[in-house]
Amino acid sequence: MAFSIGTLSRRAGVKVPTIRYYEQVGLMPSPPRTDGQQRRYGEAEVARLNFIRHARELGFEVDAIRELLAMSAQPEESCAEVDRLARRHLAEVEQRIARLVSLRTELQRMVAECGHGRVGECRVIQVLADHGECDHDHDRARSGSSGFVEA
Amino acid sequence: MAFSIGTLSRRAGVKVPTIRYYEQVGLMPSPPRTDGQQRRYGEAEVARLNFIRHARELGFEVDAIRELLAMSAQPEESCAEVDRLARRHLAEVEQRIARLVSLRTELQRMVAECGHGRVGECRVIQVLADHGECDHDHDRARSGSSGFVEA
DNA sequence: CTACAAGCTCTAGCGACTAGAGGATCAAGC
DNA sequence: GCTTGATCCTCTAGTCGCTAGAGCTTGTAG
Repeated sequence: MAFSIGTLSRRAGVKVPTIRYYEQVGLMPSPPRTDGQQRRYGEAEVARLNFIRHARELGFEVDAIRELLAMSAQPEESCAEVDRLARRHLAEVEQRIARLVSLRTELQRMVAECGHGRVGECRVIQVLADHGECDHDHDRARSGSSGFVEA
Repeated sequence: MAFSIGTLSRRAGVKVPTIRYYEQVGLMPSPPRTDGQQRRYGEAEVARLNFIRHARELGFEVDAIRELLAMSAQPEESCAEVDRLARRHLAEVEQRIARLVSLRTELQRMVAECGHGRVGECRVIQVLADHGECDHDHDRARSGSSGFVEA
């Protein structure tokens, strides 16, 4: 009935060190141990780890997943908080998409304009060197926090 | 003529510790120092730092920027390499966009289906708990390396 | 009962910074 | 010339979500 971390790893599709990491950061419980200190898991942990993996695949951060797990343990509560978390994450994803689409536009323009001649006349280099040549709005004004890509 | 790191910071829109970091990783040169060991810069460093900032804003990695800087110092060379770097980066950006768009679709579906009732019936929680409920292709098979978001 | 795969803990590394401690230096005003 | 205080210096450690490796112990199949 009880199985090892390797078996849990295979059954949930999460690497062994990652499971130990999740335990360390409080996403997974500290399971019972054998006399020789090896971890033993049950079906509940497979389900929990699948939940975590799925949430990570959808881009939720570890903090958010901790909250989602806590909420899913309270099935009688209103799911407004769950909804809020998911919507906030969706908004973040949409922001990143917008940001990346604008980067893509600028990159496309750069490579399209490159005449494949010498570096000296290369539009890619020119655009990078001279901020004014660029349509892109990666301003210095707006962004309080960094303004860099991080998308 | 020569100015301090704080002035360079203001003129290029890059924070002081970041400039020192760029020096450490070889993007910026080790500038001359005053008797008291303070860095002194000139106009060339403003231009270089602007180039770096702009490239970072477009999402180029530090390694790629190092190469771009080296190339821009050889204006007689063919710009084929520059072009290749830019195209590769563009392809990466496009991949990230595709990945995020697919995440967005799944998240939208999740929040749209949430009936705003109890956590016990919440679609968001259900989809996270049960992988089968999800259209999304965040496979376990294909991805050799992680398969997680990192977009 | 012996191999040896798989487990254990601990530390360090990734990328691109950011934050803070604790101290030195520079420029301006008096 | 002297003081003040903003700015500079170096160094270490932290961020996030893992991943890699060393060096040792345990579980299990034959």
